[in-house]
Amino acid sequence: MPELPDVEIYKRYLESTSLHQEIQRTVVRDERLLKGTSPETLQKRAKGKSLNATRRHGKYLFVSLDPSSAWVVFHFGMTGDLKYTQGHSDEDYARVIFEFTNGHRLLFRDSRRLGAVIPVDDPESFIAQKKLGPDALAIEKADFDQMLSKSRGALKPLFMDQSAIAGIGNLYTDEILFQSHLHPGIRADKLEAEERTRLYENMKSVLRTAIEKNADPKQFPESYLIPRRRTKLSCPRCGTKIERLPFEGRSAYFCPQCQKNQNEE
DNA sequence: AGTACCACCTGACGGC
DNA sequence: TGCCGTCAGGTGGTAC
Repeated sequence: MPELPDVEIYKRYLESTSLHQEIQRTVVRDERLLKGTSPETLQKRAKGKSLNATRRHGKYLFVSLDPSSAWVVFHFGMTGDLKYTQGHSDEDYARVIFEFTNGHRLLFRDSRRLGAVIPVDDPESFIAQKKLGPDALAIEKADFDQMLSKSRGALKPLFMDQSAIAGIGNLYTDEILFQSHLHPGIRADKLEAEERTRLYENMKSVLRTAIEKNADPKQFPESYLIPRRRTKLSCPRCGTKIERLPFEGRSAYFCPQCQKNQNEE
């Protein structure tokens, strides 16, 4: 769910359902998701306003509250999503709710409660405060090259570092490296120009393709790793068994045949 | 700077 | 059936 493509899908969902409707009130069922801000602050900023402009940076979704200069930012953690409903259906795990005067409601649902809904002054200062890097779909080639050449670490943790590049997580890092035929443990600053170009282009095309396919792995191309991203399953390209390699408490899944580690030997 | 681990949370799954 | 460990797409903090 909540890496860049998923968040982009949520953004479009919110745009197609929840804009330009007067907010009657907000309901906070779990204050922990407000990250230190108060339910009263959210209520005060949202009541009588409507959701208007949206903006995504990496895995964060910003929505403006008009008429005012305030925004609210959504982060989806591991299990967050949005649901626009009428009545009281689909309420499981609804943690923060925007109720509109037309009787509809926008639910922020999150079973694991690792997400966040935070009133903020503006996206720019939030992005700066979180030290987020450039958005993965917006970053230009020269900045991408510089990011790689500055890093003495492995590709896998670098792509997951939101201060280096924002929006890519565990799942899509693996897909991008697989499509690029690059091992997750290769040192970023050791890539050749041709490999950097391949990586950049695959990053963009994987993210765009995922968005086009509604971030739904069942609709991904046959050549994609994500639908078979488990040990005991095999590489869609060569049939070799997929392997798992731990990085800082997370798992990289990759094909040992298609993604050789050039650092070694 | 890079890496390793824990914490925050809940749910699904496999083995016994 | 229950219990237990492990794993899961997130970030943040600490320690080396």
